Amino acid sequence: MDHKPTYRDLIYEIVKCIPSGRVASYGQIARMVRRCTARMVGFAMASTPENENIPWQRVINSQGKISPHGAGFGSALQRQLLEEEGVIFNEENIVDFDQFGWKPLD
DNA sequence: CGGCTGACTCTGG
DNA sequence: TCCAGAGCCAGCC
Repeated sequence: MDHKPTYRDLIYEIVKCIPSGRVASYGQIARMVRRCTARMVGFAMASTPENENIPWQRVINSQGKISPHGAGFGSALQRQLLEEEGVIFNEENIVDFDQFGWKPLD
């Protein structure tokens, strides 16, 4: 916490604001933080400390799908966690943003 | 101090 | 409609 908060920390704060059962896209987060791009959001998610309670699972790509981050099973876990929260995936493994898309006003 | 990398997004063909 | 390439910026080596 600290004296030198990086953009990653700002992204974490926003991600932690996402309520359960809701999802947001990388671009959505990136646009909330100035000077931040979608890639940085993904990189920040990759560095999410397990100590913190960051719902990184609620962050997906603009297509409403989960991106394969390395091994692959990680995305499977992410999808399971979202389903536990009530998020529904269709046959294409896509989440309907119109239903589960998070909005700052929500 | 310089260069490479990354869980993305957008536009063109 | 699907595939491919370029852009973006902070963090790390």
